[in-house]
Amino acid sequence: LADRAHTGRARNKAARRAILTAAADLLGQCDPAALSVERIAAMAGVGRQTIYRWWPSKGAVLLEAMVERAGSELSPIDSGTLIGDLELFLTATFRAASDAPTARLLRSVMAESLRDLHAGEALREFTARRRDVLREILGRAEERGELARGVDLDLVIDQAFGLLWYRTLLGHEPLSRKSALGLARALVRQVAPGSLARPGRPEPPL
Amino acid sequence: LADRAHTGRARNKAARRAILTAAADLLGQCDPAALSVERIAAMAGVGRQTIYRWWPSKGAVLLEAMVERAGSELSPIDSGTLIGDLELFLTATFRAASDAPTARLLRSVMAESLRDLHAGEALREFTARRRDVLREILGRAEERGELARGVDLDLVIDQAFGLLWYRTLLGHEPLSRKSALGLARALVRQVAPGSLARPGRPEPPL
Amino acid sequence: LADRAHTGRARNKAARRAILTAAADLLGQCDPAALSVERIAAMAGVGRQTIYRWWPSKGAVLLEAMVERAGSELSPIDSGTLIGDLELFLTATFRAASDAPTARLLRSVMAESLRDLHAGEALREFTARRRDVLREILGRAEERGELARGVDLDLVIDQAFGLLWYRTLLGHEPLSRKSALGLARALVRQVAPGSLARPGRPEPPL
Amino acid sequence: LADRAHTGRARNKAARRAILTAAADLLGQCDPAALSVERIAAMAGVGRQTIYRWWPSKGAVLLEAMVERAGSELSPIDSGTLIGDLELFLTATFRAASDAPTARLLRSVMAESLRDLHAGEALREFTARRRDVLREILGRAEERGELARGVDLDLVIDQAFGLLWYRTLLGHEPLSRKSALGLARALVRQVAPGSLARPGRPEPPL
DNA sequence: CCCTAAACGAGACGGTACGTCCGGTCTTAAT
DNA sequence: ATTAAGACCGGACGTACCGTCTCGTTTAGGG
Repeated sequence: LADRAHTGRARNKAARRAILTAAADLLGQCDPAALSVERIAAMAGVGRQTIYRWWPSKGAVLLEAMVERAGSELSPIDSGTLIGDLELFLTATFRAASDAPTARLLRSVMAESLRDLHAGEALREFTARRRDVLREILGRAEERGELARGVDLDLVIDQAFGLLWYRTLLGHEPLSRKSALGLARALVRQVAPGSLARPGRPEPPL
Repeated sequence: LADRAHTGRARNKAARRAILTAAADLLGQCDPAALSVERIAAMAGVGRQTIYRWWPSKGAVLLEAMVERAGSELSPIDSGTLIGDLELFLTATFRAASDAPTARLLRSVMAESLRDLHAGEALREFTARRRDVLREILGRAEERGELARGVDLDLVIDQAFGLLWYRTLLGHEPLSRKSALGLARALVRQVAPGSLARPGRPEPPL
Repeated sequence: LADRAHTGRARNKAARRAILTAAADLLGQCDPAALSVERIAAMAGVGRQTIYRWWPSKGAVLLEAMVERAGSELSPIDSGTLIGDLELFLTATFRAASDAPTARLLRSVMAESLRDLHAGEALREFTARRRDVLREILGRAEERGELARGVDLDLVIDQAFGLLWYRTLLGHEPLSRKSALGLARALVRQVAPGSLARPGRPEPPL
Repeated sequence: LADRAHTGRARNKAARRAILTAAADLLGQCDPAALSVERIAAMAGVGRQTIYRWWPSKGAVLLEAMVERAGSELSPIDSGTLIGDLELFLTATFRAASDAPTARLLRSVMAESLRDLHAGEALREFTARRRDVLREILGRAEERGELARGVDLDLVIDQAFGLLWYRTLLGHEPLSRKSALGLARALVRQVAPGSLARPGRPEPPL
């Protein structure tokens, strides 16, 4: 390839990729205040206007970068039992979020979304999809009859993700594997207390 | 003699008050991006240097303002039962956090603490003290023998505050009274399942 | 290929003009301490950064403004005699410098050039060109054989401009037309004493 | 009224001395922009208010410091001839002004006097006294009958000091001994052309 | 010999301007 | 028509001084 003095029309996709990659890389770096459009553009080898042409604001770029990076880990989970699904999902999610660059990324993204409406909307959308995954897991348990009646599933879901974000944002406590397993069991106690008779294994619904 | 304890003009307490009040007022207003030191100084009728003289960064001012404002609502809770204490604490906390200006304040403070190390430290300190309140409630329940064994109290506590912050930061779901009560019950199910036999009333320990 | 001559938006000439005009206007106003970059930018309707982009310091702007304003009055002088040239040049120069806004401008420019290296260099350059005008006048007299031998022309020139600046900066004495004529005659007495036999008319060299 | 001549602590002469010394030292140092009251006070080991109590502005302090430092060199000159007096006075004056710290001091003082009214007035007063010295020299020559008629002495005096300041402020040419002697002779040519028949020695008035 | 008012070192105060950085928009030449 | 480069306006940043205003201490007279 090589040279390409500097300009040209047909760059579109490469530029888009470069921008998102640069944004994600910078998001994963330490300082959330050093996140300027200029820096992203420079790292991507792109004009600043090219960013503003496609995204409404800085936050929107960052969110899209984050979504792309985090969106890949969506592997369907179905162990056949609620506790199994929860353990799988939560340990995987906690492990991902406790990776240092990813944690920085999450913090930066939240910081951005609190300042920028576009980013806020995008983060809301992103988190909604994550909650859907958990809701589906709980839905399958319900179909199997595992769930007690009258459980507020939204409350359960927000406890899980709330704990994840709370610890990530504040950093007072790590997102350990142990806490993921503990959380899984705690949630089951709330929604399907009977299924924990033999811990780790669901009781047959009988 | 050793030394003069102090020389020079004393710190102006009125200025300090004016700064914190102005900071809290601006925190409660809508736009978290309009939170500039210049604006705080102007609203407080104070030179900008007077702020930088006493606080290491903008975030430190905001956090101190928030702590002052939020710190007053600490009323001791002791209903005699775990579920009662939790219901009291959580409904009060949720109600406070769902007040629109306070919610904006919390979001602004979190945004600031994600960018500024001083603010981060201060928010960590602030939230730690809030967790202590909840931990004390749980501790009293333990002394009464209400708690099941081997419960990870930190996990429980972080579920509660996590949910609070998660909903406040994202705004996808309100912090209703109903959810506070639901959360209280959910937490009790995790730590003291037996005590919910007759809902809202603890069973006699016997 | 070598290189692209230039990329990006071209420099806005209107902004440059507005900045220099604003600077010159402010220079001509009373207070030399009220000369801030902020004020210049505001009066020019320009961002502050646009000034810093093109000039290394405030003084450099002011000097360029002064040079532009003062540079226009360069009309060639050649009356055929030394005394005639000097009278023309000095009366014109003194008259210009005794104009109140111009005098303020000169004082401000000197003040700036004493604080700012860039401005100092520019003022040095500016004054050198003014001295050249006088030197040329004297040079023509020399070609005509009017000058006595062994005269230190630099000394003569600096007496003239020295007097001009000295009175302008201190303001103890006005730059009157009478003093311009007196100075012209005094200088001729130094360098070509014979040519004043009949005042105002050079004697034939013979 | 005249009641109570004075009460309270007397003015500290040591502080006054320290302030003027510090000011003069800083004036003689390179950077004229680094001349802050804070720095003077710190170097003098004095509170800032002690300066403002006794002088109306920074410039007034600097000027007084300069006057004190420069005022000592006033030794009466009387060689008996105009050219002799001028040579003595101008070589001494030029030598003093070409000393690097003194030249910096003069530049700083002029810079200050262009910004500060008090300093301006003080510098005007200072220079007036220096002109008086030269005027006295010329006055004695007049009494001896050396001077031609109709000479504008103010013009002559301002040529001399003008040249001194012009070269000091711009720095394009040094104040050499040679130029002092040349200037002495040039001035004599203006005011007493006959007295230079035998250079360096006045002709007997006959 | 004490009293008292002023001067002192220190330093906080409300301001103003500095020079830098970034956000989001507009313009240019090149392809 | 889109790109990379980059100038543009606006506005906040954190710093440096300005000149004023307390602080608590020190000290030179007058009583």
